[in-house]
Amino acid sequence: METQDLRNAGLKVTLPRMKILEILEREQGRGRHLSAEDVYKILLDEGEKIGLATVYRVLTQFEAAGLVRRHHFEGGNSVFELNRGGHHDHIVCLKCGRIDEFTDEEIETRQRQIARQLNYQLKDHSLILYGICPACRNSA
Amino acid sequence: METQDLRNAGLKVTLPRMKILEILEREQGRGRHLSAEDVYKILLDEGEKIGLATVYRVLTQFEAAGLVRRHHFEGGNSVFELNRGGHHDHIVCLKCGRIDEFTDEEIETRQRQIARQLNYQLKDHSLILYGICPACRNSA
DNA sequence: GGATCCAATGAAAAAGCATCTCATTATTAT
DNA sequence: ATAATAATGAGATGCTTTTTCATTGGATCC
Repeated sequence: METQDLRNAGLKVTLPRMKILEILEREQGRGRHLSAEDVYKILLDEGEKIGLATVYRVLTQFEAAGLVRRHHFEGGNSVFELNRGGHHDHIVCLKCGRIDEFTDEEIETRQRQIARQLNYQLKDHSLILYGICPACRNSA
Repeated sequence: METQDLRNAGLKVTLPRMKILEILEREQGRGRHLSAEDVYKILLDEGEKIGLATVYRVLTQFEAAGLVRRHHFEGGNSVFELNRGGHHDHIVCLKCGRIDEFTDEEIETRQRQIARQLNYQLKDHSLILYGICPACRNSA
């Protein structure tokens, strides 16, 4: 029932927004994090005539509305993932781009301690591990 | 003795490269992490006629040679810092852009454990904390 | 020191990502 | 349905970074 999500965010329910939500949900299955360009290409493949500007606009609005989170992984463009509430960090495969998620309470706790020690008021953080995923290790 | 650093990297010792190294060293004092644009402006201020393209080129070469590390902090451009060997992570002030450094062995250890659990071969990581620095907290 | 060779540079063009403009279209409330 | 207003599409624009190519300048050999 994602139309309600849109209404709650104060956004009109339009075809582009529905489609984009749909795609994010569908591709979310496996650690697929999509760039605006990725979403745009999928839309084209599906025969939707939705402009790239709209994709960027919609994703930015979704981010502002908290429906989506934006990440800046090494090198590439911004990628987006549906915000399903739970916080998590990412581990990215340098070969194939696969992304897995994890959380670690010990690290979270240490981060808070470090911020306190440095007298910062902690607002957010970004932790990304880079490596070679199981599949790529085996096919090397 | 930075001319040797350049030679070791297989780079000719030229005025632009010397100047840029000099600036990075000088500004490194306080957690100043410079963008290519920043370096370029400082060069202009000092009357050097060095093109922006050269600054980008040189910084990229320095990165490849391991003299410099590139970071992508939230929102802004790439920033560079001299690689003085020791690994460290960053905490960035969301108000003034100040950057402090820290290391935490406990976090490093956990990262390795997490990668192992997920069966990734860990290659690198990026940990950035975002918050409000002491000075900005007081002047709020 | 001077000539030669090749890398390095500057300036401008190009590429890439993301945003903005504005006329047109579609959605929502009436 | 109609009116009011937000959303869209297409292209232009902005900004950071990279590339091109002719020129300049460092390094090496004599």
